Amino acid sequence: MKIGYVSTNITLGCTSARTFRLASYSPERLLETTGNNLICLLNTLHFNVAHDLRLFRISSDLVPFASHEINEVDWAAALAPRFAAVGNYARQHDLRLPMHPGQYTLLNSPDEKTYANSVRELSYHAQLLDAMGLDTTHKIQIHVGGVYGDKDASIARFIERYALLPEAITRRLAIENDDRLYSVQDCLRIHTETGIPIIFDNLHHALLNAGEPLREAFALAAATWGAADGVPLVDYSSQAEGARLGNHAETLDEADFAAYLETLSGFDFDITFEIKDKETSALKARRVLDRLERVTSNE
DNA sequence: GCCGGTCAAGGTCTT
DNA sequence: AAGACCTTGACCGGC
Repeated sequence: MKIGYVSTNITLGCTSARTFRLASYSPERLLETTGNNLICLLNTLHFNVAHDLRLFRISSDLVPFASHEINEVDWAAALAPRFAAVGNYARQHDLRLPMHPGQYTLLNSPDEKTYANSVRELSYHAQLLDAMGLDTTHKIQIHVGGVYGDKDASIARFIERYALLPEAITRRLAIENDDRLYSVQDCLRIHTETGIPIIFDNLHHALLNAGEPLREAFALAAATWGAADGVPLVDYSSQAEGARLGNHAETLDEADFAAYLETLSGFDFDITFEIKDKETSALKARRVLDRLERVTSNE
């Protein structure tokens, strides 16, 4: 079981997601910023290995404006050795590095321009992971998209468009249940037609489900992962106390997490913590896991 | 230096 | 019809 966090290590004081305004774009600026982001990314991975955090979600801003039409720089070629260095380090230390394109990536949008932009964005993510020489267990996770007034049609459109994607994308693509539109059951309908693996998000499931208990919903999602996909990925977050439903908590509640692990006992999976204090919560989770392991080994 | 407005992109829901 | 929210900082101009 690998655990990790998203995008940025707060302790280190660098970010691998540094970007700039579109108005400031120049080829040189893009390569300089990306080069610095790669240095920070490697530093972050060093920190993670030192703390036994073997999963890390790379920010989509690692290469700013990579899929924007303004960009004509072949960043993967220009910085090839530096991408390879990150990938080599990841392989040496058995790290898993998924990515998660943002809210504007909508494969099933009825708008052709939005759809085309989404494919460009996915191509960028695939190219980035390819430049690192990482295998297909390193996923690109997206949400299904919008409903556009007709969920059946929108699911059908997702499936049609998935079939048109290049293999460089499909071999890495995974979908995640969301909190308002597409439940685990909805994702399963897409999986059945496409074979795409499903990333289980516990908080989203709590907000949108078909009445299945956590363990059952997780098991359904976990069964969608094939040999080439690796161990199932899950996103873990907890509800902020008293805040609007769906708001992420500031830090990991260790008791809640321990209960979650208990509920899913017997399964193997890798966990990304989507919690505001980033590595602090991942380290707390590490301690929870280490305690449980000690208990188990003493039995 | 620090503050606050702003920044590529969409969709859904609330008021 | 307009604004909030999702998520999410980080840039950048103005002081």
